[in-house]
Amino acid sequence: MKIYNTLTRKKEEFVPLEDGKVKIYVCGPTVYNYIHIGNARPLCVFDVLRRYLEYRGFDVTFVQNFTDIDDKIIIKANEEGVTSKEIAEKYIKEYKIDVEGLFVKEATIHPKATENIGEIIKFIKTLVDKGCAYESGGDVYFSTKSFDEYGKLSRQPLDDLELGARIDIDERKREPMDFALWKKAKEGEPFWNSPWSEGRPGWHIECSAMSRRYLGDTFDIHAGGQDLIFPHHENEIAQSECANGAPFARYWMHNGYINVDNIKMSKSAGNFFTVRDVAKTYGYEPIRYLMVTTHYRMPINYSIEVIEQCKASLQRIYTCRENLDFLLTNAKSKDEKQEQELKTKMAAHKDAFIKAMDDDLNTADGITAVFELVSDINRLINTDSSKELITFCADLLDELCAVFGLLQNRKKETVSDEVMALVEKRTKARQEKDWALADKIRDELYSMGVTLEDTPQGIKINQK
RNA sequence: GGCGACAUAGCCAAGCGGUAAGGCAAGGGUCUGCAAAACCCUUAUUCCCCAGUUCAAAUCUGGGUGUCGCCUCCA
Repeated sequence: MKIYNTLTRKKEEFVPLEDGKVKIYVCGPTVYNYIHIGNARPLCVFDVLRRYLEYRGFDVTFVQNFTDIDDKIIIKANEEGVTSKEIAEKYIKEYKIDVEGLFVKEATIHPKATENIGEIIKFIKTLVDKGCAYESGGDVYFSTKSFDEYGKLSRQPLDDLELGARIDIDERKREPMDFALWKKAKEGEPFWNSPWSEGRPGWHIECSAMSRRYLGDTFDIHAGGQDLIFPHHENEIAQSECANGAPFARYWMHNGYINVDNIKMSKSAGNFFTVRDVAKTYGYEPIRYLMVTTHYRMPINYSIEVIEQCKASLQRIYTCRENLDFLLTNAKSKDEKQEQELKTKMAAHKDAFIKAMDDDLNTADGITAVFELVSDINRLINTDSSKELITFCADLLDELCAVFGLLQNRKKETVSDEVMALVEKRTKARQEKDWALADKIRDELYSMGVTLEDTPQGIKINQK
């Protein structure tokens, strides 16, 4: 498999540190609000990465943190007159609802910053001892000048950064580009004891400390949004490589943004759609589909039209899958010889799928393979097919869709007696060629959310 | 000022030197009592523009144009 590595700006063959095992760290949310669909992109994309690696037989350890102490959380807590902890807990809960709706697998480990304060302090101590960080008025700052390779991920030369910097001149810092590892608490802010002051950790240090704790000094993949490249990921590299004296993440993957009217979606710009709201109208799955339909490094321009298209596209896959189930109930049980040929044809789509996904997770081509499989199924499968062939197709479709986390919402509802009675009444009317009555019953069922299809194999009942 | 991304049909979107995938939408047809679903056919002589390299360019090179992003919290 090839992965585009932001560190080298090239597609590289992915070789894990330890054979058959992959260690991944993805920056998680700061929990002070509902997530928007821009936040959902890395969640979905790197969940697909994880599922694909697992599909290819890797044992994946997936760590994603919660930033549950931060200026924004404190501000929100003050606004609402509750504690930071209450805000964090509330939005972790809401986050989990959305993530579950999106069928994102739960992380192997989901550490919280506030549960790793000791680890973080230990980490900062090491940096201070090594001369990479300094205390100043109760705060602790990382000295960017102490790390020669600072800027290697974002390819930003330090001097040029300072030239155009819009950062505040802070007298507590030696250099403008230095960043806080530990912040002394102001009046009324939550704090933990440390050798420097009563305070709280800075944002960047959390990820360095937690990734080391759960994945070690060096691990395979570190992922997140492109906006984290600088300064967040750059700072993580500086902290971790200074403290550990070992390379940090080996592959860096960054997803593109989701835009609205071509402008980046963000909470500060106010042009965002929450996952919750979009899901309310369209369901969660079209959001997930949207992420998969475009290559993860490309920008996506979100609009109502686009999400509606996603929903319609998804329906094609669902219909195919439901038709397979329906056909199964009418299938012949014997296997035809020519079916082996069909199976080979179907399986070729799996090869195309793997080829696409191996190429830096080309999900757009991957989903094309799924659609081509759907087309072949629609064309070749009918009531003369054997149970075995139909099952083979259904399993293959399920298998590929599962990597995307799609086709996970298939309902197995039973048809109510009321509906059944109406269907039977309509069948009788049709036998008597009383089309007016038959259509009236069909309309009635439609208003109940039930659509009927008269197929050569019998009546297919679809319930909404 | 520094660094970077993107531009392909009505919409979305692949393509990475060999003559434009796939999905949505639209139109026509087959099937159907009518539908639905499905299938078949149609919809970019051309990939922002201009040069260049090549037998061959959407793809490579150079130069433009437009849009966006990072350098401040941000996925």
